[in-house]
Amino acid sequence: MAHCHTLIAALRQQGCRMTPQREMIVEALAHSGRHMTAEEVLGVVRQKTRAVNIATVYRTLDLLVEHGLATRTDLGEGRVVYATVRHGPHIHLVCRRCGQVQEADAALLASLTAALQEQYHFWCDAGHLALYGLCEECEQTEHRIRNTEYVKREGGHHAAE
Amino acid sequence: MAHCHTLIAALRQQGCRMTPQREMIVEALAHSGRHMTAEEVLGVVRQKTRAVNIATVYRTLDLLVEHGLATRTDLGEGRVVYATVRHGPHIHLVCRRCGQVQEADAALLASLTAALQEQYHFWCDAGHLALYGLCEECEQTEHRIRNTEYVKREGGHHAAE
DNA sequence: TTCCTTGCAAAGGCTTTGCACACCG
DNA sequence: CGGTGTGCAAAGCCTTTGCAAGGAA
Repeated sequence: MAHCHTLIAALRQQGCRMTPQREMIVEALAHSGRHMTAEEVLGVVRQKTRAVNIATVYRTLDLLVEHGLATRTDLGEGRVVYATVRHGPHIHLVCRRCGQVQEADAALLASLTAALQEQYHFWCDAGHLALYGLCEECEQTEHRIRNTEYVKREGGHHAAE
Repeated sequence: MAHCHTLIAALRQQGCRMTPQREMIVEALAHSGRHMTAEEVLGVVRQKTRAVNIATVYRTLDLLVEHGLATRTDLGEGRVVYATVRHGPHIHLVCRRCGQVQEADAALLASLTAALQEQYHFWCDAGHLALYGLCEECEQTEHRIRNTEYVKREGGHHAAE
């Protein structure tokens, strides 16, 4: 995956100085091919060297975003993830139970964004979209839990938390 | 708007003790008819009395959510808003420029959620959905800004931030 | 009376910032 | 060499929590 070289070159061209730290951070994110939190990026980089600080990770990730080379997605609940821009815009499907993030084709949003624009004059930013819900596995688990709790409530008079 | 009395009664029925603080907090949120942050709720309540603490606001709002009487929506960027449940589920259209929150009919999501379920086995939670983008006014403003910056770039050699 | 609620203050988690030193170009 | 980038530590912001005192039922 030579993708990181492209990003590094792009940063250089835009007048940014390249340092070992920046290279490692960019490489970690680009190489992973997924969405990562700042802490996760730090974790990967730390496997190589200790010479990187969390503040630098934040600064570098923000740098990438400012230069249009990465996206920053706020998944809510204080979770913020970064990803390099490779493929086109996509939807983030965030499981609110296990936290797993799946990606879906942004084309699914076409009719929705059109409708929002027409009916509400709202320009929806499909590229940064995070949808909450349950992944298949967790949906089944929650379903099971709901049934169990229902039985408990019917059994006792009032189940505590 | 007697809506708050309904909520207060519902809390009581579910075994919660009613205190002046809780009443004021519920009233502030129900009366506003919109989405509010905890700080905003505190601000409204403080117009009546000083005898309410932010911790109590958080606890009461969470109480409402736990009892299904209010929703908690994470708009990202650390913004969390609460609203009482009156009408059915709706989409939050959050303007990423001015922060304004508009509500849209959740029915618009029907085909999207169906597609996600079929193609990705993902159960999208439409009730808690926040969509980012630009409201009409800000869209026009941004458009104007983009044009201006384009001219600047063409004029000078490289516009700074 | 019982024990749920409150206020206060402190702790927590994540992110940003100020500063002096390091180092890229 | 000049100016940017870094590490460190401290500050910030929003939210939660522990605890003793207050008050609903």
